Amino acid sequence: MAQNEPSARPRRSDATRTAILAAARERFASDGYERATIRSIAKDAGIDPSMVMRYYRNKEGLFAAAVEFDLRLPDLSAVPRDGVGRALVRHFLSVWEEAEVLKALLRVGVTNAAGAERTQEIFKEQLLPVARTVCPDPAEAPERAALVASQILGMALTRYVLCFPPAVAMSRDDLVHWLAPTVQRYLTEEAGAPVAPAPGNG
Amino acid sequence: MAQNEPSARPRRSDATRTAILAAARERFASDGYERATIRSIAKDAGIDPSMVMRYYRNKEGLFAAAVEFDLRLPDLSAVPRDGVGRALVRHFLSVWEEAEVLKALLRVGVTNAAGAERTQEIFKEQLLPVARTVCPDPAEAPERAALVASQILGMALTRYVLCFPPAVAMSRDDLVHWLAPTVQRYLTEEAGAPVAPAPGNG
DNA sequence: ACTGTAGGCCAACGGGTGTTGACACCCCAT
DNA sequence: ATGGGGTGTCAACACCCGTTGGCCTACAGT
Repeated sequence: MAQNEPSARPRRSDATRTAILAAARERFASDGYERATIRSIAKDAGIDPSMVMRYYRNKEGLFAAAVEFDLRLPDLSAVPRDGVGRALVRHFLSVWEEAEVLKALLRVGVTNAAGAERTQEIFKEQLLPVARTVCPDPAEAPERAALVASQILGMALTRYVLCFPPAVAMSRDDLVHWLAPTVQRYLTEEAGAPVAPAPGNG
Repeated sequence: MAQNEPSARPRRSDATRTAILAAARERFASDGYERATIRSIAKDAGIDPSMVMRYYRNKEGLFAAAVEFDLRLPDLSAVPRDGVGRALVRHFLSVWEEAEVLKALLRVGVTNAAGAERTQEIFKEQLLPVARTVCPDPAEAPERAALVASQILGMALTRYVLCFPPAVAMSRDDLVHWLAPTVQRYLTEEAGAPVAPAPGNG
C-alpha cells in the first residue's frame, strides 16, 4: 500500500514486512499505542517479535512506518465553492471506513506525543490548503481548518472510537446531511462581527 | 469534591483518600489509562502504592472512583429556545477548563472500555434530556444529542488533547461564536427532506 | 558445489507493572 | 494502661513489556 518507493528492489522479506505493517495498523487502531504490544503484532503477522525490531528498529519506528501513508485528498478545485463541505465530509467518511490508519492515528494521538504530532501534520497538510483556497480571508485559514478538524475528528471519535450507539447507527448519507453544512460554514462563512460579547448570560 | 455522602462519618484517612483521587484525576487526564501507573499516582499523593489498593481495590476501582462526579448542567429551561446552543457550548467550555475530570474521561475512553462506557453515560445523562425538551421531535433526540456530542468532544479533542495550535489559540468567545450555531442547528433545525440522496457527486 | 548473506527462531535480560501479605505505628475507647 | 482497629511502610511476587544476541536455515552469486 505505502511502498511506491521507485528505486527499492523487491526483497525476499517484503511479504513479512507488509504483514507486520498490516498487523501493526490493526493493533494500533484497536488497542492504542501502549496496549498494542510488539509481541501481539508479531503473533498476528505470524513471525517472531525480534523480526519487528530488525526491520523497524523499535516500537516508535514501527509506529512511524505504520502511519506513513498518503491519503489522497480529492481535487476540490473541481467542485463548486458551496459543495466543498459535502465533498470533504464524504471524503473523510470514506477514508475512515476503508482504512484503519486514521483510527490508529486518532487512538494513538490521544496518548502518544508522536501520534498527536503526526495527526496534526496530516490535518495541516490536508485541510490547510483547502481552507486557504476556499475561505474568504486566507489569513483565517488556520482557525477555520481547526474548526473543520474539530467536527471531523469529533464525529470519528464518537462513531468509530467511543461508539456512541446513535452515531454508529446513522447512515453515511445522514452524516453528510448533518455535517456538510457545518463544515461549509466553518470554511466559507464571512466572519462578521467580532464575536458579539455575550448579552449577559454567564 | 465528590463526597456529599450524607451518612459517612469523617474518617481519619479522608485527606489521603482525596489526595489519591486528585492525583489519579491528574494522571489519568494527562497520561491516559495505561501510562497512569498506580505507583506514579501514589508518589504524587505522597503515600505508598499499597494504600491505593486498600482504599480502591484495584486500578479499575480507582478509575471508577476518580471519574464519579456530578457535572451539574445549567438549567436550560430558563434560557430562550434559540440560546440553547450558546449556553451549552459555554457550559462545556467552562467545565472542561476548570476540571480535569472530563479530560481524563476523554483520554481514557479512547483506550479503555470502561472509560468509553462512562463517557457515553455522562453524555447520555447530560445531553439527552436537553435534546428531548428542545428538539422538534423527541424521537430524534438520540441522534441530535450524538451530533452535539461529536462537535463538543471534537473541539475538546483538538484543543485540550491533541493541542492543534489554532484551536488552542482561539479565545473562548471565538469558540462560542463558531460552535454555538452548530450545536443550535443540530438540536433545533427541522429535519426536512429525508436526507436528499446525493445528486450525483460520488 | 561452495560460500556468504539475509531471513527467521529461540532464549534470555533488565526493567516496570498491578497486586499481595507481613510488619510497624498511632490514635481512640475502654 | 491496654488492647484493637485504622493508617501506613516495606519487600516481594508473578507477570508482561521492549529489546538483544546467538544460532540455525535456505536461498543467491560465483
